[in-house]
Amino acid sequence: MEISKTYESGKAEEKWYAHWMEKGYFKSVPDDREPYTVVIPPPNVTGVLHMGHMLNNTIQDVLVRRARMLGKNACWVPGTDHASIATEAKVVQKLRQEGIKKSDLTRDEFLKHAFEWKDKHGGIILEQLKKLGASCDWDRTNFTMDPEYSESVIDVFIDLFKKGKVYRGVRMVNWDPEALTALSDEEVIHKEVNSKLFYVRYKIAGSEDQWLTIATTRPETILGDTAICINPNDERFKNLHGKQAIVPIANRTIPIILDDYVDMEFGTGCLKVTPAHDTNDYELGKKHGIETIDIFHDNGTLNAHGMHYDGMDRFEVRKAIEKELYDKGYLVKTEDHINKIGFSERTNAVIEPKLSLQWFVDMKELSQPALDNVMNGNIRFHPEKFKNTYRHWMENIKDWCISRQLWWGHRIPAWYFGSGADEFVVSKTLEEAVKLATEKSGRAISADELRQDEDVLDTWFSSWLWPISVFNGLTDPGNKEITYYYPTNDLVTAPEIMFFWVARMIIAGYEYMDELPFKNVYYTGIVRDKLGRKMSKSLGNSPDPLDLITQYGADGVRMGILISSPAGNDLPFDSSQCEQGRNFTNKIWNAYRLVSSWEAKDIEQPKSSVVAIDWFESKFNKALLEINDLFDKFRISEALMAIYKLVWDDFCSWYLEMIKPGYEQPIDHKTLESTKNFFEQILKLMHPYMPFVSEELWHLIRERKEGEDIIVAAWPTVSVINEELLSQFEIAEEVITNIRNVRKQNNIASKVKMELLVKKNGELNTGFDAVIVKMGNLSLLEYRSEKVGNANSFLVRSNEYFIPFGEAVDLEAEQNKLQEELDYTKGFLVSVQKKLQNEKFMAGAPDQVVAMERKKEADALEKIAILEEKIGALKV
RNA sequence: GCUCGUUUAGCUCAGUUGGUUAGAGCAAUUGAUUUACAUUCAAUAGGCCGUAGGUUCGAGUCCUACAAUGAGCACCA
Repeated sequence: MEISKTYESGKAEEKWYAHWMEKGYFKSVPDDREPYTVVIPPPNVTGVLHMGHMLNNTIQDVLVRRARMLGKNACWVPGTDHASIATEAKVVQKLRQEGIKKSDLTRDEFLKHAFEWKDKHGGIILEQLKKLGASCDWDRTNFTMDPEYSESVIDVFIDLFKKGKVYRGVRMVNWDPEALTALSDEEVIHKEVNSKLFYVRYKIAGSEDQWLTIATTRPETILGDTAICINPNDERFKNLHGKQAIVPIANRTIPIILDDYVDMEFGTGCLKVTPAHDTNDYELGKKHGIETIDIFHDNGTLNAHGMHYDGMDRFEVRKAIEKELYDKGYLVKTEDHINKIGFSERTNAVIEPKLSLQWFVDMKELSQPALDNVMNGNIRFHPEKFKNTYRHWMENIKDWCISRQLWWGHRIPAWYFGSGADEFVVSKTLEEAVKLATEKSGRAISADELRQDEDVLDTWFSSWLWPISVFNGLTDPGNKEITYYYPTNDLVTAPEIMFFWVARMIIAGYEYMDELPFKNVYYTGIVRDKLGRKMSKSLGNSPDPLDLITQYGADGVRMGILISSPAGNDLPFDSSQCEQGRNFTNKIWNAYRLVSSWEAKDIEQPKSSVVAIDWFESKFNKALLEINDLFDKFRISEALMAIYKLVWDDFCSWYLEMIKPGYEQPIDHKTLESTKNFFEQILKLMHPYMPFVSEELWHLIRERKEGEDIIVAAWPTVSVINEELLSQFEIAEEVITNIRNVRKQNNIASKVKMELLVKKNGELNTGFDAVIVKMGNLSLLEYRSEKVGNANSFLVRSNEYFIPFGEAVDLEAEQNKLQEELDYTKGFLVSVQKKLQNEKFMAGAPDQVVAMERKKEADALEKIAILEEKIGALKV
């Protein structure tokens, strides 16, 4: 059968993914094996696959596939989260295009549209993961708004309410005027922007022409001013103590208050106080009992307090009021100013601090075990440096605003029976609410009188239960699955969501399972383009992952992503890395073509093959030991590099060349059999990274019975490592490299056979001679007791090698080469001798180190003697 | 502003408790090729280990300061 010259990824990928699915290899059910559990960081239902997902999920798949081969019961749970704000925005936008306004729909009608949208688009990303080869147990696919999952979210809300950890209160929240909802602090991104500082003068009440000047970045909030604040120690303004000022335009008289919060250095030293629209002003207002005037509608336009600006957008008003202030002589000057402004993570709208009644989680006590167990190493972070960031956040944790003024999500199970702040109950069902409300109010309350809270919960308030609720650990506590799979093993995620998600999962884990949710957290970096910019849809600098897969094959892309992706560091991505990956799949494919072309006959096994097999066995085992260790340390990309070198350099470039029979010559049975065994072993090591090509070749290299697939083959175990043999090979390798150099320097074609004569000065094992003859294409390898004249020569570990000159030879070049080596060795000797002559070194260094230096000295001296002799000989 | 990282070859990174004159992959350069693979092979070159001090017999590694850079947190209108 003619085998294609290159590996054809597309066909193999389709075939083997279907095969794995059909055989149910991704499926996991509890049994008596050790479980290995990973829960996917659930992507948004609105999302499409991007490079960040590719990186993240490739790593998870590598871990899961290796665990499966290690004989563990591997379970990778996939799923999506409902992404309240993003999804609701998408659905609203889609409806708008169809001419439907959200405000014209009832809640139920809207949710019907939203679920339709979710069913149609919500699974796209999971389908795309299949193309990558992700070995998730798809039967376990979860969604944060699945009925049972939702139940657990509501239960947790009620439970925390009962424990007094969830409360309702008026607070200054981050208001997103576009999404019309409150946000948690974590959802606000502060960015530096160029703005203006407006200097505005306020008349002192009761004076004819006395003024004070404030500086503000937000002149539109002047209409909401209810005080002016100055520092009591500010000598400049002693005359203002006890006075009042008149707000421009509004003509309202407001008090001048004293507080050392005011920085005398900044601006003018006079601060206007707008308690409704600034967090610090709010605190000041509370402290001094100042009136609060809210001048904004929820959508960021001004309300009736905005007077003639009623209905106009806040940024329009800023421009208009600047003009009005100027025209009326209030505006003293404006200055350019850089400050930081909060933006909504989801809608990018400028956040408006706003007073409102919201639900909060009291985090202080809840978070304590989550902090302790990361710091003491019960939960391990990779890389460890993220522990610092984590600790910093956890030690300064604030209460979590969990209500969102949206419809898409888990509706808050609070029921109101009056307008008083305390006239509500929290319960799972309406019936229960009726009962509780009746008890609480002391009067009979009917179902009709109860209004359920309109708001839904923050999406993270559901995803923090992910490792528990995907196994129904809360709705069906102690069930077989949660007992078996929880705690999960490894979580792979981005550092960006350490607080949003990781910290909160740990909190929920300890609160509800009394145990950690996962043992290891592996933080991936950000995927960046060549210019170092984060890859993003808005920049358009991200390649389409599916195009990459078509172009380079899933295996090639997987390798391209992982080859330069150390944990926690950013991944500077370039598609040339995928090219390297594709080349690697092709390399192993062609190695197979070579092996498959050999015909085995009953012939004697060459000596070179015997030694090659012994050597590779040790080499393989040594590499395996290292690779296992790298995996244990989560050094995923270094493990890949070690596998890459083992396969390409050691197996293909050295081993196969050593045992390769002559052109169209047969091979002996023993060598072929060993080679096929080695081939199987390296395919196994490759499998977690390159599942498709390894499965394809696994089936080509030998006939397989039903169920003998590499995906479930046993990961190799470490056996013999003959260090002595490995170091002998290193000598042989050096000899062969030297022979190649002689050829190159003298322009001797590699097919021309040469002679090699050796003068043995020290210990030399001849075990690899047959290999040297073969790899060096020698006609002769002989030992001599005397130097050989008229020859190219080189030195390996104090033994001298001679290749007799065939014809013309560059004597000068030969001499230069020797001189260079001599200079280096002399320099080396000096540095060693310096140490040995240093009394302090001799006194301070351990014996072992001194002995090593002595040996170095002796070796260098011997080498120098030989080199000098050789140079002398050449000159004659 | 505070906290924590990072800084080693053109690029991306290793470099263990301080102990050979610092390594890898990619890129570069030179050469090879009717024999598994030009998606190949062989070889070569490339480093004041961010800067300045200090500790030590000995520092890429430990300490101090500074610089550059990144992340997190907090923000002054």
